[in-house]
Amino acid sequence: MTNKDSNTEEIIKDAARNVFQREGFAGARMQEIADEAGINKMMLHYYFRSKQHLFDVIFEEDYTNLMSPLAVILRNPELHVEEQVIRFVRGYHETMIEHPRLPLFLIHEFAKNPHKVLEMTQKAIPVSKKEEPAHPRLSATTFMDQIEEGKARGHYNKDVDARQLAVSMLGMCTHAFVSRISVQTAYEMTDEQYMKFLEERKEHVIDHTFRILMKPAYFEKWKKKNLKENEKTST
Amino acid sequence: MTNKDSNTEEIIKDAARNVFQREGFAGARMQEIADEAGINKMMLHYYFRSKQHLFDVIFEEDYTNLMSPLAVILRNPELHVEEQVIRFVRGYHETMIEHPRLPLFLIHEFAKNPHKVLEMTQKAIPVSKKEEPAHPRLSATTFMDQIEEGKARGHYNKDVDARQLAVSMLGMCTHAFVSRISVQTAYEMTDEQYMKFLEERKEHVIDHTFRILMKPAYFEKWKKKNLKENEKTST
DNA sequence: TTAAAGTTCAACCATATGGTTGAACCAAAT
DNA sequence: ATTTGGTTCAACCATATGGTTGAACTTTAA
Repeated sequence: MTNKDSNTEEIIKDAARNVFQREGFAGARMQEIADEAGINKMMLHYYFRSKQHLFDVIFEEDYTNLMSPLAVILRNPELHVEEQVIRFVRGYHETMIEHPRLPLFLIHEFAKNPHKVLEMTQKAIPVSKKEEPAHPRLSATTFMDQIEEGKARGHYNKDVDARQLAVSMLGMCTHAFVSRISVQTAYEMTDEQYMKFLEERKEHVIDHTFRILMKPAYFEKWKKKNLKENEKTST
Repeated sequence: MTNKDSNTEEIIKDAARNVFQREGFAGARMQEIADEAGINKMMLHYYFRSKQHLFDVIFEEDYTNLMSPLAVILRNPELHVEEQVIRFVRGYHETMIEHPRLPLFLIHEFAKNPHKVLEMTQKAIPVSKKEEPAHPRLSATTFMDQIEEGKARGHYNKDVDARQLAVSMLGMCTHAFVSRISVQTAYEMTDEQYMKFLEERKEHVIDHTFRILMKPAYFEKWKKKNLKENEKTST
């Protein structure tokens, strides 16, 4: 066991992650991964049988470690929608600032191989024992339900559609990462400026989501009440 | 000129468009395109020299015909922001409902090859003679400027950031297409239901954008004033 | 009618690429 | 010191893939 301690396996995974995220599965070359890892190509097969298997391991790992915790937030019945939104959006941005290529990578591979990925993501999402979903689910019935409740209470806009709102929120989160180059180019930003933009964006997206969701009066009231607490909660 | 009339060239482009949009450049196979076009692989090279060239032709064509007109809306100084938003969002949805894979395709290839694509898109965007941009631009200085003006007039939310808003609007538009499978699966929708969802989404995104942008009072006033007209303008 | 030009194809080529082989290397156990 | 078993590599293999050849076919024009 020469190198179990100085883990080649992890070195390979890191290199593969980079290459796959940059090039996509089809565009990635085993040789490129080996080069990036600074090892012989054969090692890739020694540790991970095939390109497909290596990809699967990484995809599942990324999904499980990074996306699935975010999905869980939106299914947590302990949390109020408002808290769900705050945690999700902040969590999303914090995670993706660390892994900026992940959103496009996941979306692209998902689109190319829905069946396989769906299957994989089922394993990743912990399902609380009580709820036994008849069909595979990616997100958020709780989220939906609570919004209806808030509408009934008169806090939220009556004409807001929970599903449309959820897609809007997701879209606001993903776009700044997925279309980074277009945006950064259009605004003529440096990398540092773009990082700052993303950092700030977190709170903007929360604000945007709430403006869509809440009645103006309730939003103002909510802001006053939560301003200090949220300062603490953040960072 | 056997077939200049029964245009092989167009048949190839259609097939190539499908395959490229489905598989991406790296994942696309020339043989697959030939099969989908029902012709010999050699024809692809006869009409379009190489894979790369065929790809470029299609990418540029799609960008020029479909995306660029939308970008132009946001740079049109004749139009008020509100009108820009309405036309852009409606236009975007109408175009992408016809070409649902286009957003992800463009974004993905853009991300993989920024330099080349940027260069290409420069040609596609007609620049009015007056403005001579020192740097390449994808979008919308007019849009930005007008929002500042609306804030000054007290119609728009003072704390709205024009760039953040623009990214949010774009994100709300793209996400329903880019992440179609996730969304459709999560909501357990049939294809028909999803089409209906997209059709409805158009107006929701406009509504969401305006809720972010406008002060509530102005939004209400605006809605009353524009309700009938917009009914006409739409469809 | 015939020659020139444009179009189509089956077969072929060179290279790139995922994957394998067999030997060398190294660390620990005997 | 020697064996054992995991680890690493250079060279190799089979196939897939982008691209080409040369001949056949079809249309146009003289």
